[in-house]
This record gives sequence, structure tokens and C-alpha cells, in this order.
Amino acid sequence: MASEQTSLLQGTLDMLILKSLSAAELHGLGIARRIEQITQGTFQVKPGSLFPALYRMEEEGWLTSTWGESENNRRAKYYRLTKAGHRQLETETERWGRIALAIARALEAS
Amino acid sequence: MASEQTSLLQGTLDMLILKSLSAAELHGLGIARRIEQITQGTFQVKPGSLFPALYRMEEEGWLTSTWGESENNRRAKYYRLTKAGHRQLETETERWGRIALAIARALEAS
DNA sequence: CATGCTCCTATAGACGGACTAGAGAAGAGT
DNA sequence: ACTCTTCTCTAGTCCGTCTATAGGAGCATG
Repeated sequence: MASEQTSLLQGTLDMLILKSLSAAELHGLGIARRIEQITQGTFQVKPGSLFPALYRMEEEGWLTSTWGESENNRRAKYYRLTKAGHRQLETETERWGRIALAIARALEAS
Repeated sequence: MASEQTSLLQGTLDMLILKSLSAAELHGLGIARRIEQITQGTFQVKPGSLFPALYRMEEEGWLTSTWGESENNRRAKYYRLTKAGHRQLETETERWGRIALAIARALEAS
């Protein structure tokens, strides 16, 4: 994942992938596009970051995949969340909230 | 850095260290304590994470250090921000703001 | 004094996730 | 045929954090 020039948060990619799949199933590149869209261009996920993450998350049981055809008639692997994946999204969202709050407070401390 | 059980954000430790030194100079363990304090216990920085980070940041020119004596009469290395360090804190704070906003929006997207 | 505690700094080694930099297959357009 | 685009995938590397451990040195206690 790259945001502008520098590299970014660890563990956040998983959350964004989970979120991007929470509404509908998508194939790999579709996930990348959706992440860019919902973060308004702040995060651009490259294949070398995306696919290893998808593989890992499928291993964890958060995703399942099926082969299908893309909008452009290409062979594409569609991912969707499992129940565990939905739970994981909730967990990570909550966790993110705590962390963001803690850092916000830290940054405004005297 | 450990928050509760799991490991955490990459790059965030630097920002918290810079912030903890923005008001006054501190020695290593003092920095760890201050981070725990200003994040209200959310982040607990362990020596194995802290000292490599301090070393790296001094290499980058964001910190300088001088040996002194701690409140408890122990030999302690006191760190303070350089001008570049102050600038870096601003940069990272701004960056954090953008990222946090982007993720917040992503998470509330339909 | 000697034993052990706490404070403080430090390092080795491993781990893990993201990065760069490709490759390859296959449909679409010319 | 040729190239472009779409889509998936991998190798190899990098870098920051983690666990675990070490060790000096002040201080207290018996």
C-alpha cells in the first residue's frame, strides 16, 4: 500500500479490504479500486501488497473466493466475507476507533 | 510497541516519540512513560521497540542526546528535538490527520 | 557486605507485512 | 499480427516492531 510517497500503517490494509468487501463481493483489482474510491484516493493498493494480503486473509478464514468472469470478460477471482470476516471487520473497526482516539488525544496534549 | 495484545501501527511510534519530546527533554524510559500517559495507557512502548527507534531518529537528525542523571540518580540519556525534529512532528501530525480522516470516511461509507 | 530490587540503557534475532519489480495469460481494439 | 488493457501472481527485499535477554549501577535490607 502506498499513500502519496511514503509507506504506511501496518494492519490497516486488512481493515480496508474487509470494509471494501462488506457490501458486495469483488475481484482483486476491484478491491483495490474500491479502496481508492472510499478513501478518496488517499490509499492506492498495489498488486504486490494486495494479493499477499488476500491470500493471508483467506488462510485466516475471513474470505472465500470463487473464480468467475469480470465485467470485461476476464478471468477473475471474486472474494467475499465469511462470518468470521464480518466479525473481524467489527473487531478492527472498534480497535481503530480506540487507537485513533488515543492518538488524537496524545497529539492535542500540552 | 504493543497495544493490549496485538502489535500495531508502523510509523506511529516515531510520531508519539516526537510528540512526547515536544514539551520537554526526557530520557528513554521517561519517553515510554510519557507516551503511555498521553495515550492514556493505550500504547505501551517496550525497550526493544523504543531504543532502536531513538537510535534511528537520532541518525535522521530529529533528536539529539546528552548524558545526564535521572530523577533517581541513575545514568540516563536525555533526548530533545532538533529543529528538523519539530518540523518532522508537524509533518507527521498533518499526515496522520489526512490518514485518519480518509479511514474514518472509508469506514462510514455504505 | 552481599543479596536483591528497581531504574536505565542496550542488543541480538526473529517475524511479518508492505514494497519494488517484475511475469504471464487472455480478451479487446487496430 | 500487434499492442493495450485487465487480471492474477510471485520473488525478493526492506524495514520497523517484537521477544528475550543482558548488564551496569544506585539503593535498601538483613
